[in-house]
Order: sequence, then structure tokens, then C-alpha cells
Amino acid sequence: MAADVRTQMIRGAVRLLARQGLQATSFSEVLEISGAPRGSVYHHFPGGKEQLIAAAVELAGAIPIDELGHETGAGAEEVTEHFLRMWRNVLTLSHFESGCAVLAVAVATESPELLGRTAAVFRSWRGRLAELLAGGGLSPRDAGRFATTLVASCEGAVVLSRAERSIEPFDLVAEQLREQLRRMLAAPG
Amino acid sequence: MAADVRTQMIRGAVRLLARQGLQATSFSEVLEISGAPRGSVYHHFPGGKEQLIAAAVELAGAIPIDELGHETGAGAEEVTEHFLRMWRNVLTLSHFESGCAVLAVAVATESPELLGRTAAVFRSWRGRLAELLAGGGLSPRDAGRFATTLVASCEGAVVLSRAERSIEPFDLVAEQLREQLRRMLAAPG
DNA sequence: GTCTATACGAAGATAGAC
DNA sequence: GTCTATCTTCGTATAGAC
Repeated sequence: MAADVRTQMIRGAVRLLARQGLQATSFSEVLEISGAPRGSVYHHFPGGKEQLIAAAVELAGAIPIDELGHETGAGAEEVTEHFLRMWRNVLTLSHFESGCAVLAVAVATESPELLGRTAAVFRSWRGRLAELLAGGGLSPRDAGRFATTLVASCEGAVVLSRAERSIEPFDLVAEQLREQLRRMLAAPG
Repeated sequence: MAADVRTQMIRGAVRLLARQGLQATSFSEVLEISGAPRGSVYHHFPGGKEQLIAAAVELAGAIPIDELGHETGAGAEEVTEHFLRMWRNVLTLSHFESGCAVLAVAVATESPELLGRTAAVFRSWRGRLAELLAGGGLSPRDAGRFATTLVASCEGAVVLSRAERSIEPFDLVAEQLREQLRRMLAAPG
């Protein structure tokens, strides 16, 4: 089946979260951006907004995992570049309008349930990156630590660059991360 | 003069922003947490909520600047430790309830004006840190790059640790940052 | 599955008394 | 400077028809 209404709504929610945050991700906005019919909101999401946002967090969380799926067996530098490029594209292709949808929920939700779901996403990213980096030449200890640093630094850098409407902060951070990785590959910890 | 009503309201707004995000930082909540009288909202903030949030961003932005004021002449490692300790305390002393008030506004506001103010705060942090790090032994180029990395990584790490309700992500990132710094001090770039 | 209509509450904002 | 009352807007959610 082609992208059904439900899927379109979730995609719209992800886009709105990344661009304008949780508050602005209202049903009316989601319906408008997704072209979904008004009457179908509570048909597809009987749990209301929280259910829609939860689905959006899950979808946004799956994207990096899927993207990194092809990197099995790659070197640590390639894995890192892939992750960096992904986030850089989020910024530049949107002209600094978009950030991270998961982070937007994490800092704005009042629901412990939703906060827990964002935490699960962050952990999944850290875990997947750690696996790949360990397979790509880093010691297990370095891999775990650098994976977490990669996620945290990218998230922070995206916030900075989006706010300043400039790629400069992101590129500075990316360069620092590359240097750090080179050092670890040369002298494992 | 003791902290007047206006100041109390701004402090309350900062606390709410850091804990629950922009949406939950409503007048009613701010009045409750600050004990300010209802009738004084638009007396002190004729510009409404946007003016209150702008003042909160400014106050929250000034805190690290003030804190780092005593670090002039200190070594790069001490400056870094000070900045890390500050953010670690935000997490642990609040039992992972608090994050960064400025970031909360940056990812949730729909006002370009407010977004610009958060950008100015981030730039001021980066600038001050770069100054101190350059005075503390780093080359100008390393100082600028590491200052931005420090801000971005801490911001991201705080989001991760708050979401996961665990200090682990933050401490992993902090350890990685320390290693980066040691390497740069040993072999300036 | 989708429609309209509507209830309900929350939040920002304003006016005028004290 | 502060109070109360009120207005408006908006977003979530429900009910019942098609």
C-alpha cells in the first residue's frame, strides 16, 4: 500500500517537531502539512497527541539506525563521517530550519512516558554506533565513549548551528571529532 | 535591595524552562513558583510572555559568564573542569530534572527574535571560553574549536543524561573532552 | 474512514477598580 | 503596584452523522 494517511501524519509530525518544536506540533498543523483528512485523527491515534508524538519519536529514531545499517564492516572513520554528514545535511538542506525531532520532544515533553521513549532512542543510537566503531577499529572502551560523544556533540552542534543560522559551529565540532578519532585510532585507549 | 518581584519572576522562568521546557513555562506556573502577585505580570512585563522569556534567556546566559569570570589566568584544564562541573551539577543537584534553559527556548520558540537571543548567548559562551582557553595554553585555533565543542558537547550530553536519568552519558562525554584537551596541550594544532 | 459540530480547558492578554 | 474579571484564541478531545 502506498504511504497511508497514518504514515503521512507521523512523517508530518516528525518534520514539524524538527522545525518548530513540540508545542507547534498541533493536530491542525500536522493535518495541514500532511494533507490528512480532519476526521481521521482519533481514528488513527485513539491515544491522542501523545500517541502521535510517540510514533514520531519512534520513526525519527529509526532513521539513523537504518542509515547506519549499511555501515557494517566499515572503518571507524567512515562510520563517523556518515553520522556527521547526516546531521550536517539536516541543517543545510533545510537552510537551518530543522533540528532533531527527538531532542525537541526530550526537552519539551511533560510526559515521563515520552521522555523515556526519547531516552530509548538516544541509547539505541549510542549502542549502534558503539558496535560499528568497535567493528571499525576502536577498542570497546573507546568505541562506547566516542559513540556517546558523537551523539551528544552532534545534537548540541545542531542546536547551536540552527540557532545561529550558520554551519560554523557544526563544522568546528565535526573537525574536533575527526581529530579525536584519528588520535584514538593511532593510540588505542 | 532584596530580590524584587520582577527578578523573582525571571528566576522562576529560568527554573521552569530548564525543568519543563517553554510550553510549561506559563504565567500561572511562573507566578506560583516565584510567589509573585498575579496582578503584576503585565506591569513588569508589558511585552507579555516573549519579554519574560527574553529576560530569562539573558539571565540564564549570564550565569556561566559570571561563573567563568574568576577563571581569568587559569589553565585550560581548570577552565574546562569548571565548565564541566557546572553542567554536571545542574544534572545531579536536580536529580536529572533540570537541563539548559537557553536550549529549551532555542528548540521550542517560534519567534525569530527569541531564537536570535539564544544564538547570542551561545556565541557569548563560545567566545568567553575561547578567550580563557587561549589564555590557558591553547593555540588560538585550538581554543576556538575546543570552546565550541565544549558548549555543544555539554548541551547535548545534558539532554542525553536528563532523558536517560543517568549521569553515565555526561561522564563519558566529559572524559572524552578531557582526553582531547590533554592531547591538544601536548601537541598544539 | 472521514465528516461536522461542539464541548472543554488552558493560556495569553486587556480593562478598570483599588 | 496589585487585584479581579473578562475576552479571545487555540488546542485537545468527544459525539454522532454519513
